[in-house]
Amino acid sequence: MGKDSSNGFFEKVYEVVKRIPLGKVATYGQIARLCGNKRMSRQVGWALHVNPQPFVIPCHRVVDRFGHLAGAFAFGGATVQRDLLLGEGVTFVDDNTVDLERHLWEE
DNA sequence: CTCTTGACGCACA
DNA sequence: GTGTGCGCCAAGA
Repeated sequence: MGKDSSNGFFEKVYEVVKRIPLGKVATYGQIARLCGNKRMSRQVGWALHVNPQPFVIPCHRVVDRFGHLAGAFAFGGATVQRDLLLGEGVTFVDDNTVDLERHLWEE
């Protein structure tokens, strides 16, 4: 059907992100690794930036490898992201840092 | 059409 | 242990 070959990687990112269990978080590098290339971490960020379905894709559970929240959150802001994570039971070690030791998603 | 930046991560000096 | 640059791809100006 159409030419989604170029978007293949993006869709893969969306599927992986949607698979993140509630109360857990994943890193860009980990998602990129699940997509085939761990170096595509940058593109993972782009994929969420173009986030076609904000509330369908829990991109608020995606953080960098240090657990820091994104500086450009599609939902409205990092503050909203933190609120959503707190609502799921996720703890923070800093105002903008998630406790990966406790909530890092392990497939 | 070309150049630069960008939700990152890692290898190398 | 620290500092710098590179890789990967896409979109915006």
